[in-house]
Amino acid sequence: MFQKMKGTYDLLPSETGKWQSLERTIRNVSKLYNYSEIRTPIFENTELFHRGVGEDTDIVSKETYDFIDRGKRSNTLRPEGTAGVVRSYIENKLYADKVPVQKLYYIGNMFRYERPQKGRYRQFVQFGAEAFGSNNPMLDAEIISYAVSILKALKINDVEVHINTIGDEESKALHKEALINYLKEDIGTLCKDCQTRYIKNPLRILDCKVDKDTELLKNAPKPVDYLNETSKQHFDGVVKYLNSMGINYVIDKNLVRGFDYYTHTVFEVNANLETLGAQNTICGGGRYNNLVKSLGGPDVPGVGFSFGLERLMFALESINFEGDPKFVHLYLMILGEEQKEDGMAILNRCRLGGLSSDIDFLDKAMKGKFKQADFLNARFIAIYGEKEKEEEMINVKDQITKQEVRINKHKLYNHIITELMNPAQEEHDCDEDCENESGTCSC
RNA sequence: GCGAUUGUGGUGAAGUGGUUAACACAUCGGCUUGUGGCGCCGACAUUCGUGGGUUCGAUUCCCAUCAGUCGCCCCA
Repeated sequence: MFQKMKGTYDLLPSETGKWQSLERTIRNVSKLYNYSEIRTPIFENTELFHRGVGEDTDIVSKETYDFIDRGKRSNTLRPEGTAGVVRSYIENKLYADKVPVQKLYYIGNMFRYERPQKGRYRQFVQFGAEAFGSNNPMLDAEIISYAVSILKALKINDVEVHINTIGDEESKALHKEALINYLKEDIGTLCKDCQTRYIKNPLRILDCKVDKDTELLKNAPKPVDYLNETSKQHFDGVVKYLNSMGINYVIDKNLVRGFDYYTHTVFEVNANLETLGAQNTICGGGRYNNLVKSLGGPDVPGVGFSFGLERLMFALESINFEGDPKFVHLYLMILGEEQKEDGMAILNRCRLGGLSSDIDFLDKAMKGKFKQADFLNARFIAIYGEKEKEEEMINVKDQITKQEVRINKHKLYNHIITELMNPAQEEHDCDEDCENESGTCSC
């Protein structure tokens, strides 16, 4: 028997409703911020990610899915969304569009060859947004606000927004040099990973979880101390606009991000939910002013974020988020072979009229049919047998009121539509304290 | 890449070096061949992730492997 590949998962019908609901919320909020969807290929030229994300990042150096195609081209399954969107932005010359600030979002599968864990899969779904064409800190603030609004719309309230700035290229270089000098003597006292980072990506030492409490790191040079005037003003602007929008955040001077392309603002959103385990960062993003240029485009700034949707789903689970309820409007029960043709006609009529309808295909007995109707959460059950056929009638049972009526079979569709538009009072067990004051209750 | 832990029916799970692998829920059938959800009766794992080894004999012990889970790393 085959089984799914490690780190992948099947999204079964019982779960897809939740995902559809999640995606709909994302699209709705995106509309509010006026971001438009972009869909780019799931695989790109390998080189794009090496140049875009960074040669030395773990994601590119040891986590990509690479393959050579029959034309000897080197392809890579995208490990993140930004590089592909930037490539498309450049290739399609969106920078020359009538709308100078392009605001885009995507929802799609990403692939990373990692050790799977809860909220971490090899094929996973990211929702991300990118805004190109403005270096205005208003746009950084908008992006953060956008991310926060997504969570708000999903009613995930227990979140923390961490922000920081690492400055522009000049500031980044200054800080990096200072950091290297500062650590030169004592690098041996830090953890093994930090010693590797010292060579490959010194910045990351700042958010080391092992050594974070040591005096050495507490006093280490922070990016914020090496900002030039431009960088400082930019960050002040971001903070100012976040404040004006009433967005809560914490400035975390040690926050840095994994990808090389970030400049200025970086941020993360963490959710404090047990269901997430160690994977509690549900959103990460920041500004990347040099990425478009370094990938061969014009000198256009950008800023963006991305969410891990599996992690969002876990977060939603802990707040008992229910997706779209599953139901059918009508379950049709046909009794007797002779009635099936009429039955199929009735069924189709209802479907074409917009009623979600189903029927028994296994010739089950009444008991079985009722069970199926329950499983499918049918709102109405219609019964059509020999007697009904003779009289051109059909029985309709309202599954909420349990009332059954016998009507002309051609009126079934209209009957159900009418009933749906005038919902019957739901039956309930009443006692003396019944709060139903409308008098429609028969208790 | 590293460490820990788990793997028995559709589901949740007992269990033992030896042939009836508990129990519960679900499902199916019957009582009830046109009105169900209750009740009673009955059915439902030639098999214990996979492969190999030890053994007269392994689901049970050992090794390997695959997969899940948790942590580290990294990240969303």
